[in-house]
Amino acid sequence: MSGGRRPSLVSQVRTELLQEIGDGRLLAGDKLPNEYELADRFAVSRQTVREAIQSLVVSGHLSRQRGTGTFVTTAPSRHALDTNVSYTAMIRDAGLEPGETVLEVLRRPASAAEARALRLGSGQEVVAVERIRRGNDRPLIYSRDRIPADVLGDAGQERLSDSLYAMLEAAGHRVVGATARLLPVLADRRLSELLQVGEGAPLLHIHQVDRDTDDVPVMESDEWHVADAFDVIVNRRAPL
Amino acid sequence: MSGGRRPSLVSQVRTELLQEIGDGRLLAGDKLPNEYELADRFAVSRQTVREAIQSLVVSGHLSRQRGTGTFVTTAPSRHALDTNVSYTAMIRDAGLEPGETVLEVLRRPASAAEARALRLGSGQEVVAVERIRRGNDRPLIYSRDRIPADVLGDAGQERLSDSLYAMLEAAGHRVVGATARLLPVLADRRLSELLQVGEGAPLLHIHQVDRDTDDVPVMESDEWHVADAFDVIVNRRAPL
DNA sequence: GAGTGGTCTAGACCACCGT
DNA sequence: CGGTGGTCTAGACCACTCC
Repeated sequence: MSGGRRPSLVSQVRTELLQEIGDGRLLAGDKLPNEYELADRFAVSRQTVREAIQSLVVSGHLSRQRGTGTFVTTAPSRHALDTNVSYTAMIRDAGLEPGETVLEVLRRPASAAEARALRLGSGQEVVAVERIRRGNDRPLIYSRDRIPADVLGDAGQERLSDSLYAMLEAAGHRVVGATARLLPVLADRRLSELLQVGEGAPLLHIHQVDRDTDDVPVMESDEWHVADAFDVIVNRRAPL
Repeated sequence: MSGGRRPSLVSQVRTELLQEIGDGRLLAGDKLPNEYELADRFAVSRQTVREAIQSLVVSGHLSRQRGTGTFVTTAPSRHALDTNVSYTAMIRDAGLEPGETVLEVLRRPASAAEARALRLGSGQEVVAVERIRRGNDRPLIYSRDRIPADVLGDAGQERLSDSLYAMLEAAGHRVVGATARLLPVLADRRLSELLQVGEGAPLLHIHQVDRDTDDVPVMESDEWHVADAFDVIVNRRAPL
């Protein structure tokens, strides 16, 4: 009756190891017990331990060396661009107090470019949101987001106090991935006023399309970041 | 006697599925046979099929929906910043002919900042390389790379005709990951001359540290990219 | 309820690293 | 050589989606 599903064993082992890394029981460079011992300790199969470790390797917390052991890596960037789709979270992780000013919320027919990016038929509508995101009250990002009206459903014209990602998730479209194109640009008059920087100041323009669990595009965004607002970090890896 | 190790079954299944996606036997949106059928077809266990599929989900080629099936996604960006550590490859993938001009190769003691980033002791030396990377003969990137002399070993003062990544791999330090910090900047006089753009033109500055399989930092780089040189794409994903 | 992917096990053998 | 991670299997049961 009471909801609450049991987390998987893999996830339990992962969480426990993550805690040991987080609270200093395991330090960077430390060697983990071997997989058989860990399986014993957690009373699970070796396969289960391996999956937990694998997920921590992917997220950059551990590295494995065949024939040698598993080791704790130097902590990866938690607020990296590649592993986080929410700027609110990134601003907070950077140690700043996130805030925002909504400039405009508008429901209108999609442009040709939007229809292409969001795979919409002609005449379909989008909800367009224009915002200034702030960190410690300083303007950091000017953003224009467009979400198909169909995707939001009933939640269409509600308040935007929560993040757009929360709204999308509530509408049954959890965002799990996005493709971003990054481009350095100069602030024109309008951007310089919105972001309170000089005209010609360097900005980072990011054009992004977010996708949900079904790989359906659910939001298109254009953002302009103030240069030194917060570090934009990308974790890179060699192709498989 | 003849070397050639057999690729793992997982990798064989992965490769076969990738080919079917690549040559159009499987198109975006298509549903794959279920895991039991695939296991049958490839004469492997379901677990093996699952691992192959999992790796294609991570690389963005497939998406799984519990209770429904596994589907081919729209092709992910193959020359994305997050899944490729070589710019030569990225320039080539962007459809341009890569070229380079080496401005300087120098062996010198590491600076304090370099020693910190590369975890070097005092007095240790680095090999510093300054280059202009080109696409179709047009300057795209000005880069300064520093590699600890110890890491290169004998290959230290060889020619640089191959990529630095190839040199590192030959020296037993295959680069498998990197952390990059991106920052929009304006071209100063020197950069404008090197990259043949106007002074004050927007550039993307990337500071990067590459790591090998043992999570050891093996190269520190600073790069300045011409704004519209080629698209800088980042695939983003929600945290685990 | 039928079909699908998600989790988990116990056991086996292989490949690589260091001594 | 012993210890480690890497691969693979056969089978079981669970949870979700859709009809």
